Amino acid sequence: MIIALDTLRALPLFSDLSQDEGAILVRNSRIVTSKRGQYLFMHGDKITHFYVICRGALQIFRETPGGREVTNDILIAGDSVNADEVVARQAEHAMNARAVEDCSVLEIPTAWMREHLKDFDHIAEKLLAGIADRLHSAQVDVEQLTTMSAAQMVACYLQKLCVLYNFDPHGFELPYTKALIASRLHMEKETFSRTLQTLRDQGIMVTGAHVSIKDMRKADNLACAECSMAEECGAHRALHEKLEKNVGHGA
Amino acid sequence: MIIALDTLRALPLFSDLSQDEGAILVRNSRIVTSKRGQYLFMHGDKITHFYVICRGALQIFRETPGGREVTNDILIAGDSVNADEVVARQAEHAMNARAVEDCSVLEIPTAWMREHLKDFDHIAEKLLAGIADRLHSAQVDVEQLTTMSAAQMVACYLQKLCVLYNFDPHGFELPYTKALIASRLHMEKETFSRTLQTLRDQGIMVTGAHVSIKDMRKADNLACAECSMAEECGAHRALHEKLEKNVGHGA
DNA sequence: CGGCGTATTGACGCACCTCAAGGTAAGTGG
DNA sequence: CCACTTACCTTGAGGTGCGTCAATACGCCG
Repeated sequence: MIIALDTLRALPLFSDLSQDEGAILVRNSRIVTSKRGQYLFMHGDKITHFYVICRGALQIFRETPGGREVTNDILIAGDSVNADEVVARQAEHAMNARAVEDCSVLEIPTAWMREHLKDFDHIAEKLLAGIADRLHSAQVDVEQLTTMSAAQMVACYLQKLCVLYNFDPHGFELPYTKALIASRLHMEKETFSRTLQTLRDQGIMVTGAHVSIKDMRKADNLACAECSMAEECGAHRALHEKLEKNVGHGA
Repeated sequence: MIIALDTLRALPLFSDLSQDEGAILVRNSRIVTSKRGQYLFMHGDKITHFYVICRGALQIFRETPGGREVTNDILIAGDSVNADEVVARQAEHAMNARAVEDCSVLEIPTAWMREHLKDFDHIAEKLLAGIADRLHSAQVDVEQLTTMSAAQMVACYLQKLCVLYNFDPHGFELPYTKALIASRLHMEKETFSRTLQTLRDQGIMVTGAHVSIKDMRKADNLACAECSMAEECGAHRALHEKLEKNVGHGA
């Protein structure tokens, strides 16, 4: 598939590409599509390309010997998929990447990336900041796993969704199946389901895929009570900023 | 404190520094020492320097609102401390760094690092590979937390220690207090203590700080049973390679 | 209608946390 | 050299949050 320069520029990673740089990149990359359920790559595959999601969502996960799926992350349009593998010079993918929904993915040969990263100074910086960011997220994940209850993690995640997708906390639809979200939160779907019920008392109503958070303050207290990374994880703060802006507009 | 060029070169990060580069770096860095228990920096402090440990060990941790310490990692000589914060251009430290034992730490102003990273091509690469590596470790942590029992995590950690410190699995001393190790494994010290008892049946004997792993195969099966990252986490494989080499020498 | 993917609900057990009380070892001062 | 302190570790009893297994319900499409 031929790539338009605009398609590239729409990706945060490449947003400030010059005309010339863009032309070079267009020549060295292409767009692939994956149907829902299809694998972009699997654990153990040779690493041949660097990927950036243009449309859709990818589940990044591993499979334990016991057959259990451990979801590492759910990546969406604009996210780079395996930047870490490119800079770490790994030979094989450590994870599986499966399309949660139909996807378009930009693919760039890793060899080319490694060769030319230094020519695109600003790109390299963004890529690295992205990796550092993901490291940070992983650390947050660990902390939350060890200190927060299922209810707190769910509340926290729902708020994060609002920020990520620019949802209105007072009413929005879950963007993935509950099973996937549960997996992303490292809990069983039964636990997730039960947790949603208990959250009703806290003003977080979930019926089907529809979520509405009645009392932001209550939800916040719940989510933040044990979350030392409230500031950096940023979900709550970002959400509040957004809400305050809305109030401002409304008044 | 004045730094010898050799001191720099002893650090993996700077091992292939040229004479000139070394001289430049010496002029722009210094060595600080921290006594056991002292903080190198705390959560919320302004980020002023990039640090590399020359001697000793640092506990990297956060404190939850509830007062619980969550240990992110224990870094030792040769490790860079906050490479991610340098490339992510954060303003404040997200973690606490406290000396587990008396430490010597190389400190380089972040401004200088950011300015000159691109002049030291190979250094930048190592730094980034280090970050990618740590991302990987964090992901392993998450996976192990969600899939492995306390016994498995402890067994796995003991093996990792052998690789990291080049210990002989058949007999070595724990390099940190049990409380610290428990914290690193995200479990309570009581749980850790009890787990060590149960591991005796599996041929992993721990009395005081002394560890001896009688039956490597048994320990392995235990640790790897649910560890999908056996290859990459590398503890077991690296350990086996080491043991096989020893056997080879012995014969 | 039947079948499939997805979600809910119930009953049950266990691994780990929590609180509380020793116990051991090393260091300090008389 | 012994009493005392302090830091570190172990052991016990009890509670619980979440995983597990199994059955049922819901929504969607052919």
